[in-house]
Amino acid sequence: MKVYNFREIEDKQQAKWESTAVFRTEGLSKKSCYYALEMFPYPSGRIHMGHVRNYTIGDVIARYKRMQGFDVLHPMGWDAFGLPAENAAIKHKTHPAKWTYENISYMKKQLKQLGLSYDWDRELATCNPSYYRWEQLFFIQMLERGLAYRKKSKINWCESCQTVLANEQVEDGKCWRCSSDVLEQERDGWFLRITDYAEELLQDCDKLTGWPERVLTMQRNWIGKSQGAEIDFFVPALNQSIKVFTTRPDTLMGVTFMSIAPEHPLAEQLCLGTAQKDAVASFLEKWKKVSGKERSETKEKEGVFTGSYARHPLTGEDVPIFIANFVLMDYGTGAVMAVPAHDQRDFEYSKKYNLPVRLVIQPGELVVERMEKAWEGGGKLVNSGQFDGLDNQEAKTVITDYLSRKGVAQPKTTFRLRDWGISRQRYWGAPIPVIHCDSCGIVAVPTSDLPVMLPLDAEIDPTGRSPLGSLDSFVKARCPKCGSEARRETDTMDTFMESSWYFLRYACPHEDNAPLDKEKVDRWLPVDQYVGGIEHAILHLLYSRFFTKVLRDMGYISISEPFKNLLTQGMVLKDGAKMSKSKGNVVDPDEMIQRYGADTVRLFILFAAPPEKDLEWSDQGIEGSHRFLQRFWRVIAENEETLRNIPAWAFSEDCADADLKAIRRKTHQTIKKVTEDIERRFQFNTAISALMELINLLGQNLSRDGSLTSEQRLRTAVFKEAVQSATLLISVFVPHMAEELWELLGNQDSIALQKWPVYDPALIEEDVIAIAVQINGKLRGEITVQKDADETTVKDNALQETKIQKHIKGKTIKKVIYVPGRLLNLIVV
RNA sequence: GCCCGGGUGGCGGAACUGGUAGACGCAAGGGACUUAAAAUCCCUCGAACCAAAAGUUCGUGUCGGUUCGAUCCCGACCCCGGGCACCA
Repeated sequence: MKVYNFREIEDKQQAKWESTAVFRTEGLSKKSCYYALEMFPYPSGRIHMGHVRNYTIGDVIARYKRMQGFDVLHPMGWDAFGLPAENAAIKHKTHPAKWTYENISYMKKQLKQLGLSYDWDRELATCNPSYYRWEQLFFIQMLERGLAYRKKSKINWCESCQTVLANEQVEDGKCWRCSSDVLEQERDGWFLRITDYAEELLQDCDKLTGWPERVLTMQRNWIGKSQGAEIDFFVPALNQSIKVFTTRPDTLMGVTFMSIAPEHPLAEQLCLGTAQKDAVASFLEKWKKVSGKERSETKEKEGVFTGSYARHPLTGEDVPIFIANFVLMDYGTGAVMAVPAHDQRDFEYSKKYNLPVRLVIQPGELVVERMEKAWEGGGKLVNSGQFDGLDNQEAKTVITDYLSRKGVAQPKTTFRLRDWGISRQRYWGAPIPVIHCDSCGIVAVPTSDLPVMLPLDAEIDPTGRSPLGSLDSFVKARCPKCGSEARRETDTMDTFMESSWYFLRYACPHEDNAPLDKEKVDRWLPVDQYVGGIEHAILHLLYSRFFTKVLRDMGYISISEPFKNLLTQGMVLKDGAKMSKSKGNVVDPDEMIQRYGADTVRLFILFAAPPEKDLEWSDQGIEGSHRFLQRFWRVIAENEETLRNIPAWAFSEDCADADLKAIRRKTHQTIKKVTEDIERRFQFNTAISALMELINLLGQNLSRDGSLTSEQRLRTAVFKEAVQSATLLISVFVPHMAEELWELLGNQDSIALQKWPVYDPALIEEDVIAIAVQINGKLRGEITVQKDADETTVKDNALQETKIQKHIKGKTIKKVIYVPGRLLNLIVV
C-alpha cells in the first residue's frame, strides 16, 4: 500500500497546480463570476496562525464555488507600505523596500505551502509605483472635487511612531499599532471629507444584509448620527448669538443656564468687564491644559460663571452662561443649553452650583422637589406656555418649526464621525502629490507627472523622523503653475488608503492606462464573500466603503458597496490568550506544516471551531485531525487497485444487502450535510464531522486488515461511490490529499475542477425510523416503525411495548401528540 | 450607563429556529495485538441512587412563566466577551 507521505504529496500537487495554472481566472460572464477575497496581509516577515485561519476559510469558499461551476476570482496581494518596515530597517540597518520585498517573497512561499487556490497572476504590492500612482491620481481628483483639503487642527500624535493618527486609529487614547499614549497637537494636515458621506454610509448599513450585525452596529455607532436643532441664544453683552446644538428642543422651556466649552471662541470675551474676569481666567488656565482625553476621564462636573447672560429665545429671560469642563468643543457647536430636569449632566451641575431645575416634561406624578436624577424619558409638556400638553416627541418639531419661523433655529443633524486625517509624517508610504509654492500656494502635481515616486535612495533616520524632508532631490521641485522654485509635500498617505481600493484593482491588476477597467470591475465586483478579522470592523471596512462611494461618484465604478457578504473570523488563541511573542504562546505554522502537513493544519483549524468564534489551539487536537486523514487515506489506498477497476458511478440498481444500502444512504446524507453546512453560515466544523462519520462507517465495513471483503461489495461499486464522493467533498478542506487520492482512483483532471457532488433525495431516507415515545412529556421508550407509518400504527406499536404499558397501566389516555417521524407523546391521567 | 454577542460534560464543540440534549473530536479509563513500545483496533465515558443490570431522579448560568413538551419563546436577574461613552 502507498503510504500517506504528506510532504511528498503536497510538494507534488503544489507543483502541478502551478504548472497547469488551474486557478487562473478570466471570468466569462457576470453571471458565472464569484469573487472570494480575504484581507490581504501586511508583509511582516512570517505568516501566523491568524493568517492561516483567514486564508484557509477563504480558500474553502473559493474551492467550493469553483466546484459549483463558478469562475472564481481568488487573488492575493500585499499591504506593503507601513511603519514596521521602517522600524525593521532601522533595527537591521537595511532599507524598508528590501525588507518588504524579502518578506513578501518568504510569505508567498509560505502561502503556497498551504495549498491556497490563488490566481497568483493578479498579485499586487501596494508599495509598487504601478499601484500607488493611481492612488495619487485619486487624491488629486478628490482635491479637485473638494473631497481632500488641508487644515490646521488638533491631531493625534504618536511620539513613538513619530506620526499623526486618524481618529479611528486611536483606541482608548492609545495608538492602535504600538499602544503608546496619543498626544494632542496642533498641526497642518490633509483630510478626506468622509463626513460628506456620513449619511450614505449610515443608510447603506441597512443594505448590508450579508454582514454580521455587530459589525454594522459598530459602524453605526462610529458614524453616530443625532438629529435635533441648532438654536440661537442672543447675548446682549456681545451683541451676537451663541449657537447651541440640542437633540431635545422639546425641553427648551426647561433651560435654566447655558454651558460652553473652555475652548469656545467667546469664552474669554464673555467675562470682560464683569466681576468674573479673574475666576474665568484661572478656570481656563486650568482646563485648557488638560487634554481632551484626560478631561473625559474627569467625571466631576466643574465650571465657572462667565458673568454674562444669554436671552432665552422663547421667554426672553436671562440665562446665565457658564464655562464647563464637560462641554466638548469638537462636537455640535461647543455650546449647550442646559436643562437640568431632563439631562443628567446638567442635573448634576445644577446641584453643585445651586441652579434652578425646571420640570417641563411630565412623566406622571414626578415633582421637582423629589427628583434624584434627571428625567430623560418622554411625557407631556408642562410649564411650557403655548406648548403645554404636547407629547414631547411631537414638541420637538413643533418648537423647532416655531423658532425657525422666527429665524433663530434650524433643524440640524450632527455626526460623531470626523473627517479622515490621512497625512503621515513617515517615509514608507505613498507621497501626497502636491507642491507648495510661495506664490501659488498649494498646487496639485499634474496628473501627467504621476507617479510622484517615493525615492529609494533616502537614508533612514534612526530617530524615526521621515528622511524625505531633508532629501533635496525629492523636496526641490518646480511649481507646476508658475515654474518658480517650490517644495514638494513630504508627508505620505495613511496606509489605509491603499487597502481602501485594492479589491477593485484585483479585477484588472495589469491595467497600465487607467486605475481601473470599468468593464472588468463591474463584472467581478462587489466582492461576493470577504473574510477577515473583526479588528477591522471600523477602520478598513469603513474607509473601503467610503472609497467605493467616492470612486463611484467619480465614474470609475458602478457599485456603491464593496463587500456583499462579510465573514469575520475569530482569533486563534493558545492557553486562552491571543498568541504573542511576549506571552511565549506562539504556535508557528511552518513548524506544524513540517510535522503534520498543510492539510492537517487546515483541517484542524476548520474543525476546532466555527469560523466566527475564537479558536483554542490544541496540540492534541491537531494530532486527532492528522489521525483522521491517515484513516481516510488508508480506506482508499489499501483498496486502491480494486477501487480503480470498478467503473465509476456504475451501480446495480437494487442492492439488497442492508450494509451496502446503509453505506449508500450515508454517502448521500453526507453529501447533503456537507453541502448544507458550507452553504449555511460556513459551518465547516460540522461538515468535517459528517465526513468523519462516513469514513468511520466505511472503516467498520472493511476487514480486519483494512481491505474490502465480500465479492458483492466489489461488484456493487457502492464503496467506490462512497470514497469518490468523500474525496470530492473533502477536497475543499484538504486539497493535496484529495488530489492525490483522486489520481489514485484513476482520475486524470484536477479534483479542483470537478463538479461538486449532488445527493439523491430518494437515497437518503431511512426505511425504518426510530420514534421517541413520551408519557406526559417524559421519554419512556423508543419504537422503530416503517418510514411511512401513520399515527395509528405508531400509537398501536407504542402501546404494545411493555415499558410503555407499565407507565400507562390503570390510567386513561387523554391526549395523543404525534410529530411525524420523530415522537409520540401520550398524555395520561 | 447605553448597544451588540455569548453562558451546554473534564475540554473544543453538536442539536432541523419548540420535539429522544451532548453528534464529531480531544482527554481519561479498560481491553486486544506485540518480547516490549509506537501505531492500529474494540469497549466505557454528564451527575446521583443501586453490588450490578433493569430502572428512577436530576441536568443546557439563576429564578419564574407559556406549552403535552423549552438549550430554543416570554419576564426578571447573575456572569463573561466586544463596541460606544460627559456626543448635548
